[in-house]
Amino acid sequence: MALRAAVSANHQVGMGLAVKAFCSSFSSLPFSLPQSTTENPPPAESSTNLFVCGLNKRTTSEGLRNAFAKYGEVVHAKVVIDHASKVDSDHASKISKGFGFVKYATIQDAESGMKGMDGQYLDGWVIFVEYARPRAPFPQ
DNA sequence: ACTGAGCGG
Repeated sequence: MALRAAVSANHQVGMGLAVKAFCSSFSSLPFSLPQSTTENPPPAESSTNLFVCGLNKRTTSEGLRNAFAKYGEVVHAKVVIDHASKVDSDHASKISKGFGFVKYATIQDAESGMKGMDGQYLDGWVIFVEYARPRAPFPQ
């Protein structure tokens, strides 16, 4: 019974694409998506709302807007803050969760800013920009 | 406290 089954469990470098969830490096997938069944490729509903993730914990909304205002007019930029951080006193009681949202004036600006800031560095951390989900209290 | 995934009010 000298059968070598499972020669190598996992000998991959794992340095390529770690597609676990969002915040993927580039949207360019080396694999062909079997989405040829129906001709309806909705990669991401183009919206003025942009979801930015990978931000630094010290990055603030102004930093986001300042970084995204170079690619278009940012109507509103907001970084999600965690309310769990509460220090006795002093400031720095609230830090960002690491992601935020950027609202552009038009779709073209949003797309430009997304493709412009996607994969770039911000405060020493690589940020990723995607279209935010249609999460509006008022459905248009 | 902070760890790093994830879509806010």
